[in-house]
Amino acid sequence: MTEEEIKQSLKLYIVLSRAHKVIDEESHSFFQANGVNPTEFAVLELLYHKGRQPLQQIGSKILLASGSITYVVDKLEKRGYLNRVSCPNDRRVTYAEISEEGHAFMAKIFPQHERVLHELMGALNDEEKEQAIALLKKLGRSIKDLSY
Amino acid sequence: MTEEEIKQSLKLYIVLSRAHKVIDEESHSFFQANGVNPTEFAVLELLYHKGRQPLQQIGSKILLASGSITYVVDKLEKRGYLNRVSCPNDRRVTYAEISEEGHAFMAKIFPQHERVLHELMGALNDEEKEQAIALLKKLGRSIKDLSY
DNA sequence: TATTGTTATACTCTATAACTATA
DNA sequence: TATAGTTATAGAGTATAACAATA
Repeated sequence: MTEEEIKQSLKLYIVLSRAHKVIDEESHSFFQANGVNPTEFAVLELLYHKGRQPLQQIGSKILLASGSITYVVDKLEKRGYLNRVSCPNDRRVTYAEISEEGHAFMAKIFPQHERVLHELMGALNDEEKEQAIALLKKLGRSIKDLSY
Repeated sequence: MTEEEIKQSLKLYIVLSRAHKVIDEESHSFFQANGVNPTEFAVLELLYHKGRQPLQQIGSKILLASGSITYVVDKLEKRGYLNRVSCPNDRRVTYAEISEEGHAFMAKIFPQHERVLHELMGALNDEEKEQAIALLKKLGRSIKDLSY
């Protein structure tokens, strides 16, 4: 392990962080312009694409404590984007289900979100994107394995 | 612009976010184990590598409002990692300067931080890292240009 | 007038712990 | 006993605005 190699890894960290940061800022302001924060968007996206979910499971997927889930779901429910639906089989369980209004909201903004991202990624051509995807996938996976 | 291409960009966004997230979590817990948060580390690193800085400039480099800089610098000063030094030429200005203790702290943990990152990046060989660096640099730069 | 830094204040997000109701 | 969700509370981190000192 040479000095040179360590510096290279640091460099990779820096460019990765910067790229992520600028993308994140852009999508953050896109979300903000649409009145949701990234956590709320993540919850809505989950419900939009995977159907209704027990609150508990939303928490484990988005990595939020149960009290925090109540808070986020409360906000989205007040805004009319989802409904709480009790589970008939297990009366302890409450589902969150996207409402018509929430569905319409996501049907409108999700494609926009995709398009924003696509534009942001415009500096890379198809082949470069494939390369980047392969490299980052490899990286992300190995780190996840390391940390468990 | 085909459906296919948009999905590819979304995919790139997802793998980039995931890779960043796992790296961030690892370095976050490294920082935490050393009693600082990422913002504090960023301030210390700036002072450690670039020398003393007017508080205002720290704010603009780390992207924090002036009130928030006071808060962060207060914490680091209380911990003995930096000192406030008034500027003799312009008495409105206060520099933050890393202390001996802060310097010793950074001299100890910065190389460790580099090594942690290097280990995390271990899934990629030198050539792959070069590719990833080139692609991410291109991406980050173009987005920054877009957003200004 | 403009700028630097501080103070006071408020807000958002998250976590924790105690609780209720079910299982 | 264990689990799902709620409530109450606290904390970290940030932003904003009003301010004092200085330019």
